[in-house]
Amino acid sequence: MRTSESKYCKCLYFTANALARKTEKLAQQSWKRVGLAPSHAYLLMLVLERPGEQPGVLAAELQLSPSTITRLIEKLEEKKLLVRTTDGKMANVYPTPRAKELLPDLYRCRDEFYGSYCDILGRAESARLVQDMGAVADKLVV
Amino acid sequence: MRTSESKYCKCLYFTANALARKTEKLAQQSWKRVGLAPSHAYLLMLVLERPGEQPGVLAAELQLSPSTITRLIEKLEEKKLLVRTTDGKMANVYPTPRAKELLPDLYRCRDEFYGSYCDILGRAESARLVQDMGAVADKLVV
DNA sequence: CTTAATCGTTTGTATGTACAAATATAAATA
DNA sequence: TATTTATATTTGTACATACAAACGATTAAG
Repeated sequence: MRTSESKYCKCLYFTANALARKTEKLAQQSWKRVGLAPSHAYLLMLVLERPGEQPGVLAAELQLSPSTITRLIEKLEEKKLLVRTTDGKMANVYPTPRAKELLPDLYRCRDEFYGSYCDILGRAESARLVQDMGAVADKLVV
Repeated sequence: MRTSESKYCKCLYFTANALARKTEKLAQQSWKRVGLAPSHAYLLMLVLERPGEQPGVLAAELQLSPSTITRLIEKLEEKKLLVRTTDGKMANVYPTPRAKELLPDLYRCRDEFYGSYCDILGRAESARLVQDMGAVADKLVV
């Protein structure tokens, strides 16, 4: 169903959520090839780029809550892609060799995802929208 | 944390999700007063406006999957705000008297929510963004 | 008619996410 | 140094949502 068919398309609540769900689905398709959900893949790429970072820092970077990061790390540990070391109250997260091997594939998926929405929306158009949404999200701090 | 502090703010996946989460939170605050989650409240208002509608129709209108609508209805039945009648393979959803009494409060919450984001973003600005996002969501059908 | 395809709904299970409370540790203060 | 306070992380629980399969009833085909 097209968004515009609904009376509720005028409401930020509906529109923001609907767009997020569709984006999520598009991203899931791009990352299906490496068997990872988008959020897992982005966390993994971040850890590969900055090995040893703390969960709290990862949470801030990905704009997710610390508890969500804990949950994502758990899953990636199960898949032998990440390990955690604990030192005092701090934890550090490192990629495994298996994760390092996966990195080129991860980048390919990311490029494919960027490409897929740029193909649909146009490169400039999507950059503009992303910027607008980001600005609004900043203002909307609750 | 501001969205723009993150490297990932350039990605549609992150931005769309972050905006949706912040919008969700803002909406939750507005509807806290009636003790309903935003999605429950919107479904309830829809059923109050169109009593007897079928779950599938409600799903299409709210851009949610039929199974999600089933789950929302269950919760609202627990709260004695909705009832379902089954006729063959079809079901019909009706508001209870209790729900009808709640309607003015629901509208107040909705107005408060609209007001809260219009205050932050400006009325014209938010209308424009909502329209842009809706258009993109339409194009992004997966 | 009787069997097969179809349609609307619900159920089982899973993903993504967060809040509040619990833990554990480190820092600050008395 | 002992005690309070603050900080980082994890755990329990819950919300929001969807997919795939099951179910039940209708419609279509043979």
